[in-house]
Amino acid sequence: KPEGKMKEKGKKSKEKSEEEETPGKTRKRKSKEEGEEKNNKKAKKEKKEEEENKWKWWEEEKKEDGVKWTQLEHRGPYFAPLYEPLPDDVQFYYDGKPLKLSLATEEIATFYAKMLDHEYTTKEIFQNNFFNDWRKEMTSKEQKIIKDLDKCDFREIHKYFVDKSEARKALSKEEKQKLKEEADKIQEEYGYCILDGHREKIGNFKTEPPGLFRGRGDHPKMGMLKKRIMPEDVVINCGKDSKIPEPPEGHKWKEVRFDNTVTWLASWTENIQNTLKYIMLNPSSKLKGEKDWQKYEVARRLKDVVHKIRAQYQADWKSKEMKKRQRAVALYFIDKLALRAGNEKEEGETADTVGCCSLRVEHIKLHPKLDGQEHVVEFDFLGKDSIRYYNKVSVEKLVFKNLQLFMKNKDPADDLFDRLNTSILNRHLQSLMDGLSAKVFRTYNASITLQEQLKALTNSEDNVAGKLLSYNRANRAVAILCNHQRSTPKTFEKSMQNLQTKIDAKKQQVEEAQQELKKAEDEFKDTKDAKAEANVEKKKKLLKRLEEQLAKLNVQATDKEENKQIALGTSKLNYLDPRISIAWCKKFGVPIEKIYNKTQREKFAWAIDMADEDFEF
DNA sequence: ACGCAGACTTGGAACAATATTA
DNA sequence: TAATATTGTTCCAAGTCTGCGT
Repeated sequence: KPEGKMKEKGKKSKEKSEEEETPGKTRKRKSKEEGEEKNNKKAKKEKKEEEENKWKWWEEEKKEDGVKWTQLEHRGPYFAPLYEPLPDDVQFYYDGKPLKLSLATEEIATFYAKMLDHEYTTKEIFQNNFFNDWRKEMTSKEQKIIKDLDKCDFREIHKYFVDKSEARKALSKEEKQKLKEEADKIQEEYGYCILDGHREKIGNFKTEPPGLFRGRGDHPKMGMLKKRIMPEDVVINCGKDSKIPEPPEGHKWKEVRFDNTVTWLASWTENIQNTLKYIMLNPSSKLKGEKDWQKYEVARRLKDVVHKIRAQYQADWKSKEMKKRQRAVALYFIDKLALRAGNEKEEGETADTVGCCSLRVEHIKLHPKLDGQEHVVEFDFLGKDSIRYYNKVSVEKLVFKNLQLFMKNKDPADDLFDRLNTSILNRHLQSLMDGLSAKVFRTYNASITLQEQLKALTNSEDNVAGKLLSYNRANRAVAILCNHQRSTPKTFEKSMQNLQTKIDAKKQQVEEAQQELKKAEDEFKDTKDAKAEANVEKKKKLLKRLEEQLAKLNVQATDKEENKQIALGTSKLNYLDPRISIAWCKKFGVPIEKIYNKTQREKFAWAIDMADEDFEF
């Protein structure tokens, strides 16, 4: 059944993409209105067609447990382009003298050269790791010469790449267009697969190019050489009766398997941490969407039992068993502060970061009294991606007493919860509710916070801009809860200033308009003639418009300032049940495009289709 | 219970495309 | 129209969590 259906659809979508090219080009040549009208009609038609084309997997029945697909066909990964040697006039210098490097050595040199003005290259660990790995790939002759990184001069190579990227930016429109077409062709060929009769977009269809590993935070492996992925490293996963992808000319796959209990299309082992990397589908795909939906359904089930769970962990604060007490306090942190679970990590292999269960004594300070509050716990640790978590929280007396107990006779570097780890915690959670694990609390608390904040902040009298500010504020509350931070944008100060200038100018305009209105009113009082009356109306309208514009600018400024160091994206994409947002949009007449861009709408297509304005998380 | 591999989600930064401003 | 700011996309690292073997 899927076969025939699929073919038809494939054809349709191809037609569509060809059509898309033309209207844009022809528009300029035609008279504006005529062209646009035609364009509009066509766009509408296309939209409708696309609608029909979309796979509404959420209306279908679910597969049996564990089986993820019955048909899977794809082209395999698209491999990173091979190394292109430097032109002869671009040289590497050792100890002030030019030195021609072997191809492999040169390639690795370019990795370092490209990063020259990055802070990474100033770090000793980075330099050492790089130099060690580089030397390993050198010929024995090179090894004898190149013994000191400080004597290596990559500046000419660096300049070559800077110039190259400048040149690429300066390319003419036509050349850029050509480049884009080539990229699109690759995307068309390798960027999609057929899954159960439907053409689905792949998330990452390219293998990662070789380069220098950039860990985050204080990573012991930063600067190490990330090797080129070859077909011989790659395991292909596809359907038994589908066409097996061809390896590149002269190469073989490491393995081809037909495992329909997993969702990946290809995998390889990465040489830095010796872990697997996968090629998987785009978030808009059924496989990802269904899982996402399910995630929110689990979180909604938690809503029904969370009161019971809270009551229980509070009771457990008094348990005779130390293990239970630790579990109860940790769970309290996870619930109240939205901390991550905190798996153990292998020491020396990664940056030293922690989550709840892996907190150490040195990460918290206890203050019996602080700033007028009692029982304050001061958290200060590096979490995922070495993002700092800093928070002062007033906690229940029992929690405070327990923490004192857990810390007694311990060194700063000792585990706070020495009788607990994530698997103990998760096993317990699983026993409380099917499918419950630590991360569900983050999802649940994020989503419920959004719903509550939207309820509290939205004013139906507001215009769309005002409502959007409320939305952003609700979103922000969640991002703060989850500690989603970003570095202040480089242009922040400047763009804030620009905005202020605009606001001042607008204020001026408003004042002027007020005066003019006054004048017009006075004139009308004197003359009482119709023309003057009309003029009053006109001035009133102008004033109103200007005031609205001013209000909008002020809203923008507030939003910007409040958002300075907060990253909203992650919560929006991963923690907030999209149905909450969609229901809100429908309820308050805010177009969905205002809160979700195209990619986001594709990811949340299931939610957009199924949520109505009364959806309750 | 424990360690480990595997599979999958979550995360900020870098880069590219687009919109806005000068 | 070029320069700049903003928004969207890609990249790939870094988490979580389950299941399996011992």
